[in-house]
Amino acid sequence: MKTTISGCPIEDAMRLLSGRWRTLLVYYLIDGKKRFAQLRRDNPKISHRILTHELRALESAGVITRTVIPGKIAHVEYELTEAGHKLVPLINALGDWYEDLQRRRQAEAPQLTAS
Amino acid sequence: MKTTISGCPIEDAMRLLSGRWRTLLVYYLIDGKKRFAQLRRDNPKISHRILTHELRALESAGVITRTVIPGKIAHVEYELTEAGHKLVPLINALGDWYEDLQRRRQAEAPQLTAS
DNA sequence: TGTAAATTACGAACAATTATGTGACTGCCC
DNA sequence: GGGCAGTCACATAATTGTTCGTAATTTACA
Repeated sequence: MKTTISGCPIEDAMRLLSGRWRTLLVYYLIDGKKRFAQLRRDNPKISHRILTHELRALESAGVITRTVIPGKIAHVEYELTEAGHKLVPLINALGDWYEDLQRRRQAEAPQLTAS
Repeated sequence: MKTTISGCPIEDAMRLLSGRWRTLLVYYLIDGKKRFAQLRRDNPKISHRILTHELRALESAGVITRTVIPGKIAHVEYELTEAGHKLVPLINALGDWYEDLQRRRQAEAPQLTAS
């Protein structure tokens, strides 16, 4: 999903947030600054290449900031911007919505197993 | 994004809604039932195959219903479920958030063009 | 004290997996 | 002959992952 088709901001928002990792990364940054390696530990399944790529995408969109801490070894800190923090309740709401959806599905189809 | 990794409902919600079309289709169903061909007219860039596929995915997730209208020619109506309607304000909020993000970006970087 | 190994944050080349699209075709009706 | 709602086989585009290498510094251990 590289290109925009509808010009609708909803499509743009989804273009930014689609994919497996971006919302999860935002989620893991809720409690404050984290370093690259810490984010890898948070979700061990992500490859470093993808992590780099996804973080850069979020950075260039203005959702997070990337700060290189000068000194001894290279240290990089990632942190939500104000806009990033505003996103948090929205993705939480999506998670809640999904859980509610699942509950409905289970309640609506009891005849599948019961007689 | 076929598989789940984190088990987090946020990831599940994104797995359901990721991609170019799904949120747009929900959006176009806000004002009520629509038929297949009507949805194609709403967004002419979607291919019929993908439209079918995306609608089926939303249906099997419980976001929309698919109703075949019996009679003469094949007629199919798609409509948001109650859960689908609950999703609407969330994706609208995402659109608003994105617009706000864009405004910030423009306000934050005036030095790029000004002296 | 010296050397090997690990950590940190990547970049480049390549490979696999998913998503999306095209064109041809169907059966039905007016 | 054209609209409706698809299906099927195929093709391309986009996303996501794997492997290898880098440069610096810190720790492990003999």
